[in-house]
Amino acid sequence: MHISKTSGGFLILRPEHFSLAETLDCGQAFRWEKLGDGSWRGAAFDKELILRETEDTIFFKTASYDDFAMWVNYFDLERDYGEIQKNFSSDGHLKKAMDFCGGIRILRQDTWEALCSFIISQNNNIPRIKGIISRLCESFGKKIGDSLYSFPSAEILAKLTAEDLAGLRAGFRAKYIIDAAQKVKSGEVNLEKLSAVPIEEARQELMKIKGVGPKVAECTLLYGAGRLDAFPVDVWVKRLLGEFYPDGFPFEGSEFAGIAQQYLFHYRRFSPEFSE
DNA sequence: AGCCAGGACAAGT
DNA sequence: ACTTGTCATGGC
Repeated sequence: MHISKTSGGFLILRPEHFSLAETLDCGQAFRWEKLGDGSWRGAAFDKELILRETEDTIFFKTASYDDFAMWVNYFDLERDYGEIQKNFSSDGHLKKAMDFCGGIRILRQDTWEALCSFIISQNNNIPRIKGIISRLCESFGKKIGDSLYSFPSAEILAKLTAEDLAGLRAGFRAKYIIDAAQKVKSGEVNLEKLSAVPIEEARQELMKIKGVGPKVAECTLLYGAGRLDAFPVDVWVKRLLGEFYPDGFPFEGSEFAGIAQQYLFHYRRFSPEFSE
């Protein structure tokens, strides 16, 4: 990766198979917003970032090299997506999906934030998920920028009750958030081990939490624990599996099945090819 | 007005 | 083990 330090931050040549817009707006993270000038603003791991993409560069507006390195990890820029896509392209549907949205990368988000976010996502729509998470951060996070707040820790939320979250308008999900916070804080649920144990064990660990079923657990593993073998099946993926792969998904259980899932999900959901 | 939204739970077969 | 009603909230 080619890196150059500029006055305001760090500039890299755009890696192949990477689109900022596709990555930040594909339903895996809920706290990034596109600004009027086309740049993106968001936060992760208690830090604010503004970044911008052009035809062949990505600019990270941060003075600290350590922070820049953290964001490189967040965007998983060291991984060779070309090699992964080469493998998938033997399949016709995945080939078309990658033509449509091959710039998506799976972010390496904070585990707790991903867990909480996908608890909130259940039986919900993306604009409302974003609103609830925004109010959660504003109400209980730390101020880290101009009208920008960190994601509140499990320790902070474990001290609260579901009634304290009423202002979020999260509905029946509020009690699930509190249960998750308490079990993570107490150590009953150990988020550290999710990336190290067999995936079935990781699923069971997360499903100790009320409100965490197979789908939320799988999303937490994929987006928040670096488990690229995790394969979330929501209503869209269930539908597309039936339509595209009546005889079975060829990459089921494979090392990078979760990446294929994200391409197919976004393709089936947003490609004009499927608009009725 | 009723249906749906990146589901999970509890109570029924 | 599979099926069904219910759960808050808001946009369409």
